[in-house]
Amino acid sequence: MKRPTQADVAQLANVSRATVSYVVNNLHNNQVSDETRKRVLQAIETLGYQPDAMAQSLRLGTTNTIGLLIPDMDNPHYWHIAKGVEKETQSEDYDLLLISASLDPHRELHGVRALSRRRVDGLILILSFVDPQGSEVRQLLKQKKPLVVTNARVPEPDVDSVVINDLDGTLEAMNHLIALGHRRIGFVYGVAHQGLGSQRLEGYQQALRQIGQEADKSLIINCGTTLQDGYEGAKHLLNQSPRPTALMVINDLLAMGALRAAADLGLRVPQDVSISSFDDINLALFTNPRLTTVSVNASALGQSAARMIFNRLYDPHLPMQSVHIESRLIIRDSTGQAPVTPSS
Amino acid sequence: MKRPTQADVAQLANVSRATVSYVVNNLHNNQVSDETRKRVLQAIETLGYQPDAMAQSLRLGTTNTIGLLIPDMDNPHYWHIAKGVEKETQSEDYDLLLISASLDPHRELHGVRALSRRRVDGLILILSFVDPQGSEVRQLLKQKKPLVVTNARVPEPDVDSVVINDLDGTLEAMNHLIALGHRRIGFVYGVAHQGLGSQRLEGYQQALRQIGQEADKSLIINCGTTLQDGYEGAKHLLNQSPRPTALMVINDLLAMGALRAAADLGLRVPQDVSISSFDDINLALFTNPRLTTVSVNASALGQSAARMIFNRLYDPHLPMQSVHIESRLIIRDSTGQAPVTPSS
DNA sequence: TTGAAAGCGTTACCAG
DNA sequence: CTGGTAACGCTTTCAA
Repeated sequence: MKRPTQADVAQLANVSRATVSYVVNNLHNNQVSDETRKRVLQAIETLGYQPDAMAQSLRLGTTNTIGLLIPDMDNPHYWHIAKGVEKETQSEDYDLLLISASLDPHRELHGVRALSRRRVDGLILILSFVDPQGSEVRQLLKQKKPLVVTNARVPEPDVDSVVINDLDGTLEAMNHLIALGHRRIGFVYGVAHQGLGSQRLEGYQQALRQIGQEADKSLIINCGTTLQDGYEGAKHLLNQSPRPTALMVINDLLAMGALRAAADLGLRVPQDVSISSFDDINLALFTNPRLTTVSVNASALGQSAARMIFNRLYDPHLPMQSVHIESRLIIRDSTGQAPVTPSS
Repeated sequence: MKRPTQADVAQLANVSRATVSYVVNNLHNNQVSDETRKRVLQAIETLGYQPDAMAQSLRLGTTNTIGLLIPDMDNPHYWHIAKGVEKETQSEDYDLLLISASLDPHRELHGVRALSRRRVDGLILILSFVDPQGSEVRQLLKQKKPLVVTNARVPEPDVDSVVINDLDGTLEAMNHLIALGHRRIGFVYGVAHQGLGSQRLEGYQQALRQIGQEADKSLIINCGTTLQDGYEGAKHLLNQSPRPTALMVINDLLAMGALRAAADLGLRVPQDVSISSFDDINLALFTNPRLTTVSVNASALGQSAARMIFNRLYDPHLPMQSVHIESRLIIRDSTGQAPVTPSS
């Protein structure tokens, strides 16, 4: 059974296709008599007619869709961002086309391309690999489509962006640990590729330098991005001797793995080892112990990004913007005084 | 700067629009000479031409998009399902249009409608409120679009569906608890609306009946679906006296809240109270203690659903199917012997 | 108050 | 091998 078109409705109601369009869209400049309107509505009802969004898009040049490219679907952090985006799109009655790069450079590029082919009305790119200065992204800009990028290495001058100020939060967290007496601090650096989250690493090293430490390579473990990776990375670090008394973990997800690793090694958190991380996903408040973490408010990030899209949609001449999302340390129960007798 | 169309390319390359189409789509029944092909490719390159997906969709009647309606974006369970769907769509080179019902009946209905207007090539509906027998869904069926529903109250006869066999898993979990000596078992029933997850509740009650217990209303707490709800629900139950010695929690997310609640009440899990739940989200393996849970493999669920969509897409005459996802108990560390001296 | 028709950017059929 | 052209289903201007 073919789906009914405007023409079918028109025929059944004995009017022209145009008239159907008028009643469907409640055109007020073009009044339709109550009588015909009723007939048309009736026909629509019996046929179960729904306007075809594709045809509308083609005609109007608009899709009512926002495209969102995220690096990975396995990390709650990105879910939170997506959630924020969705919240905003929902309230504007836009739909969400979600593409995950699956932490793969090829797929990421593919995603950018797919999104641009699809004529989404705006897109939000959370980039890990693709260069925002590269030709792919430039293409998009030329089309004058609202575009927001993030995770960009630098705030780009000629594209809207939302940048996370990781550095301050990281320094705050490190100073917190240092103030608690920690001197041997490990870093679980689980990222999809080198350079990502570099600000967090940078903050870690910078804080150490301030207390006269040179970054000790062996205290930085470079691992993957899954829970299991976090678990193993932390375990590796905690098995060193002398054992680090504190761990900075690149994100909460991995930190949950780290928590588990500590437990499995019979180490109490925070008595034996302190753990601090990033993101403040909502789970961080419910772990055992609750996580001390640098709060990034991913959902707000997503929402801001979406907000920027709509703002530009409604007023294309807006100057380029760069929204900064501040991070701040949330001290909970996973960090405490450094143990007085550092385990040899 | 307007985006270039086929016509622009044709003009620049001095060929007809048709020819451009031929080289773009690599038509082999209609050979293009190497010379012209090169010219066209060149033009495409300099113009940065990309076929317009909307126009293609209109023409081909196909969108290369699978629509997915999930109940909520705050629950990792649905992310896992989405992840499974995405995995499959990705390998088929389809995109994913994601709509969240936000646990709201209106939005859910709205979502179903949006998806159907959008001419997605197939859709997966995880329904909480909308009746799969209702007119909305029937409409969709008439259009002969591949459609998979789940969370349906009953396996529907004339629509593809994937149903989770919750009952067996629940009974398994309950029997596990009973075998450990638990007799006073609470149930944290955090659902968006009554009737949802009823199989889990049913299994709980059935198992109790088998040991001659009538369901004690006060042991069933009806709460919301957030972590916080799980936390509070569990706390409420654990504050009763006599205190339940075990808790069944409707899903892992809420169980993480419950774990936290137990910790905050100074109760050790599993020594003082056992906690068991459902879903087996990947975090369940990393909580402290690790969760005993009825594994549902949400990702597989999503993948199966997507698989069914594609199967039907490729062969529309396939008989209606209903894939059953089995559940089974995974025993970890959050359940143990009932305390010998039940706290009065 | 209603209708005819142009056009959005494609693809695919049929001629040349 | 290449080009003309008719759809696809809709909105919107212009006329009646």
